[in-house]
Amino acid sequence: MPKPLGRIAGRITLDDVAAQAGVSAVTVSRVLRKPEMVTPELRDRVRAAVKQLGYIPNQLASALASARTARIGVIVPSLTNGVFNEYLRALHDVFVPADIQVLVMNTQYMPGREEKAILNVLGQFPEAIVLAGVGQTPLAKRSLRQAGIPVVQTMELTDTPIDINIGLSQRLAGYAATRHLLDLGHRRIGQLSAPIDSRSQTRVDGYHAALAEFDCTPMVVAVDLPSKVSLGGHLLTELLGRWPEVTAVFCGNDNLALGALFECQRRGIRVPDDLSIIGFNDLEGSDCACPSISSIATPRYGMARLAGEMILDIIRGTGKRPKQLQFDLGFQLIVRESTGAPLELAQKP
Amino acid sequence: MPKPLGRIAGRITLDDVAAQAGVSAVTVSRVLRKPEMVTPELRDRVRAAVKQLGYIPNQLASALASARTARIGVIVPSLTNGVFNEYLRALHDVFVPADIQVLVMNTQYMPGREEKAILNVLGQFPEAIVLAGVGQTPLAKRSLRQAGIPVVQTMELTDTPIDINIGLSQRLAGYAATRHLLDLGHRRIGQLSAPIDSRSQTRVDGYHAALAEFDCTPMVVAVDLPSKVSLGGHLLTELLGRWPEVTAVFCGNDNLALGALFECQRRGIRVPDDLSIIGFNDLEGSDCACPSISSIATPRYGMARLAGEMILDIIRGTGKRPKQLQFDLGFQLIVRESTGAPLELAQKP
DNA sequence: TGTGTAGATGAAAGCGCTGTCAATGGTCCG
DNA sequence: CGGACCATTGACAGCGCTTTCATCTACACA
Repeated sequence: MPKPLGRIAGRITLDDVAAQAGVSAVTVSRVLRKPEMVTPELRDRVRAAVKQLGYIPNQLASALASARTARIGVIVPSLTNGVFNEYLRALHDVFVPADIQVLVMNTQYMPGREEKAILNVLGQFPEAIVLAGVGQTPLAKRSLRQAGIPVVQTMELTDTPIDINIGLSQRLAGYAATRHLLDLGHRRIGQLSAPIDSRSQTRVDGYHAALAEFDCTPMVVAVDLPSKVSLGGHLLTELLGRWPEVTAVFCGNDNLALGALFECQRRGIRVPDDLSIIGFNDLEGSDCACPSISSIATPRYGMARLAGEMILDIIRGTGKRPKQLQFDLGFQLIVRESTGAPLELAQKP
Repeated sequence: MPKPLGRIAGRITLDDVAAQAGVSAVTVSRVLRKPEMVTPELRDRVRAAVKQLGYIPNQLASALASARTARIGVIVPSLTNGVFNEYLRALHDVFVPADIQVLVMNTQYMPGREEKAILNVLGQFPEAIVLAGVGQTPLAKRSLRQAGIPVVQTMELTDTPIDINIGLSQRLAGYAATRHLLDLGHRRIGQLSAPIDSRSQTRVDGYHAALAEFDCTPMVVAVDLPSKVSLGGHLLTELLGRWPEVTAVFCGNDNLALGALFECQRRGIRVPDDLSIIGFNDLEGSDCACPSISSIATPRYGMARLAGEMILDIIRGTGKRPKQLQFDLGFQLIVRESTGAPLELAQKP
């Protein structure tokens, strides 16, 4: 008995169900996809057979035959980062009800891995693809264009989008955070960041721009690691070691800010009296920390949601491309308890 | 010109590459999969053609033809929860180097969604499947058994595993956390939980068991929501409202513990002097909070890693099943600053 | 009673790839 | 110099499904 090629032993197929129900394979297929086309009686017979045999449709074959995979690809640099939780949730909120599967690839912030991930996802023929960031490799960009599917670059803005671009100005956001501290009267402002992605670096550029306007000296401590709470403490320690005179600090991410806050508590540094802290992204928990942490709220849910809805419109609708292809969703400064005027100013009157 | 069935317009296929390189399609396929079988000269020609045309292999077709999808399915209840970050990282660490794709489905703790997710993943014919928890529906279990692939249930233990079972006793872990507080001398111990999954509930069972041994009254506040930092504050508020006399609290997850800690800081409750707090899972950040948070460390990386390695052995190896199918990976009590003897005891001498 | 029509069903082809096996050509050795 | 043998390469069928199109039935109407 020859091994039947690529067949998986014992796997129930459409034909098996058809035989069991005494109908043709096409009919079974129709019962599963367009039941209204089939007589109720046959429909019931087929459904009974499906149930009895425990039939599970082979999506691979289905996708191959129909050229519709009912799947979109999403590539994110991290799952750990609180940012991408809401981002992915938004995409799920849009696509799951539409019976479209969301295929998530995680590059873990490893450079070079994004290209691999993009090519890989493309090989699964998603009907659209959503990317975080705009810094894809030339090969990746070319492949994405060639795929002829909607491509959405999110999280930041670019002058040369591949297709659709939904984001915010990370530079302006970094500027706004710093400017908030400057406006409170701070002049010795530190910056902690884990610039493992380009967006983080762009925010630091905004910080520099704001400081330059006030002739202040930048005091940056950066390390190429994924940002996490514990890192915030280490970076603050480093900052205080090099520039003990700082009165405020802008953290590239809220978990760094939280770590910095803990470090202050440990050292008896009062926040915001002795040191103001502002974070970035307004992650879960920043609002209920003690003191609550000022931050820049970024529209990550909104960005992903808009991306999802535009994609759905394109692949479900008449196929027409939307008129507007680029969207700046902005950001919002959230002032909480962790930022205040520097003590020297407050004490003056 | 008739629309060519399920063909995607303009998509480069193996045949296109073959034509371009002046060889047959099989040869191209071989260059991509087993280059050593092809003459260097042809190999180069094919590779040039691949590059020039920007060819991306259709994994769907490949999987269908070869009956090997090089993919494993993973179903988790949450991506937000810090627990599953490390869990997924472990799986990636094992499978990415082996060129096996990890297909992640997120049920978002929605009951009923797991069954759907399992059937869905099964329709993509993964070579193995990894599940969080042991409480699958009968239909799901039947389908999993019928699929004839390795199935690993993780995170908890069961007497009736589907196949492989790698976990820890959530009950014992909950017991250990509570017992730690009892051993310190606490007798009025509260419990905060978000028992949205059964494991959380099982931990609460352990809490009850420990209290019973010391004839203490349970004081439980629970709410069916995904646990997050802000929830910890709300639950603690509720607990203190109902039982102001508590001297210690066991939180079902570290983010609840963190939220509770913040709430204490806000209210001027000293931790651990006035209130001891122990969390669960030993998530990132618990070690550097101020005070640092005692917790139960669960081997989520280890569980997933072992699951991955066993799967790899089975599908890559001789196909033999391992001898041992169930593993209890235990847990570890991590004592930090947030737990101490109750004040009334400490003041005695 | 014959014909037209709509709806339901099935037969056949093909999606893009891989496994098998046959064909080809070159090499080695007697 | 001929035959055996090995390494390459290609032809072909088929993976499980969907699409298209032909067929068939039942019913309404003239």
